[in-house]
Amino acid sequence: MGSERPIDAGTVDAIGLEEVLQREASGRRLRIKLGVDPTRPDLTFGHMVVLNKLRAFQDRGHEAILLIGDYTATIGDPSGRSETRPVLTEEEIRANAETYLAQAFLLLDEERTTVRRNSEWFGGMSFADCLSLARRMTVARMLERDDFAKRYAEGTPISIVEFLYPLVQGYDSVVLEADVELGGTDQLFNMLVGRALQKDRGQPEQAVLTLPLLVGLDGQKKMSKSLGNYIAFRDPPGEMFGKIMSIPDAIMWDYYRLLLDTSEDELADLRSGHPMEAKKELARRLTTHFHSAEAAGRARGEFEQVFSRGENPEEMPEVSLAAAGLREDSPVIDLLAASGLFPSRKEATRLIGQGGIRRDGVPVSDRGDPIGPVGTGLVYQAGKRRFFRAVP
RNA sequence: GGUGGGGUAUCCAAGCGGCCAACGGAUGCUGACUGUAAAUCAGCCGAGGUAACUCUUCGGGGGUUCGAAUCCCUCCCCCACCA
Repeated sequence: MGSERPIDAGTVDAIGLEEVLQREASGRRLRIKLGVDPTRPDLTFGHMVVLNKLRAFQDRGHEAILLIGDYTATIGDPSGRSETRPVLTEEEIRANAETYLAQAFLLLDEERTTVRRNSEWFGGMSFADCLSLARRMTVARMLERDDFAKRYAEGTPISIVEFLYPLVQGYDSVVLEADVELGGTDQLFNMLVGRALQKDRGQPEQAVLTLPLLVGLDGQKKMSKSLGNYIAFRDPPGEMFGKIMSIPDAIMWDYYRLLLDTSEDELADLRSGHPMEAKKELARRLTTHFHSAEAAGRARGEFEQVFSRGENPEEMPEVSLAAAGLREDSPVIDLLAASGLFPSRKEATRLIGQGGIRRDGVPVSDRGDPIGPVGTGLVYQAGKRRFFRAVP
């Protein structure tokens, strides 16, 4: 699928692509670079946009190079504003890198993917090497970057290390002799630095392709792990399906386009129906992609059962009275606390006061009420989505 | 090196001796409406306690005071500007 489409389909910027296509025409197998920083254990739908494009290049017979920024992860990506970032240990980075790969191969052809880590070349680099690299860049040039310019103008701190980051990323391209680098639109500047460094070394310059940033669950900001508004490849089917259903209608068409390469014709068709149906279809397709058709079907069934019909889910955690040292006439608040679903007893008490706790579908009116006859299982519900079953 | 401005709850941001668990906003949560969408309305949003009330919190430590986030001392950290 998609191999008929032009290779720059869906890109925002496609710089230097012409020359690279000439290289392709001359029979060269292109080296396509995509870098990811293993700062968290999960790949998200945001990564899916660029991974899809990398896959498209693979399908054209080119070499996909997945660059794990295990060295860069210790520096910090400036593209995320001035956030203080946690310092990761080597073990964490290594572990993250491992899961990244497993997840990336859900979308890529593992056979035709080359995995590299930039600690290979930066690990042994001397300070002198670093300085000679830094010599290639000027402050003025660095300030051309939008977010740097903005932060400089408003007096927000910019670390020198952040200035180094684009150079580091650019140097990766030099080492890899990349023909093409892929990234989100926020990576444009960094990737252009790669071109500059390659030119400096007398290398053919890489083409730079940027892809739109996927908007996250909040419908406002880009999907990112640090903002917590993401859907992970590894989210279980039910959760993945549910998260997709919770995105604002307005952004679902972008999800179709960016994640599933859906044609405008088909989108028009989907738009003519009920938005909720279109979103369920989106959720079904994506869940199928990362899990299976069966899992997606079950997720959809459960979703409709719980949210459309207001029934109880098939599976929910159980809380044993005996294990918690409670009896059927113990105050319900103790059971809620024992469930571990609430941050504090106060929070659970508040929810009761707001009518947010239901026992067998009926709101609990007082925290002191008895738990009730447990029998084979008494279902408690908090809000719309938190359930547990009280058992003896 | 000099001058000035800062460090407050998840984030932003007021407060500048008692009325401060700390204005306001954002996020979040709950309820109503609904399509777990958006928009809107209402409430909640440190912890423990049925409650009265208590405990912990305003960069760290020490002090003044009946009483401090607010005053003093000291230490740590951040930022801008001028060199």
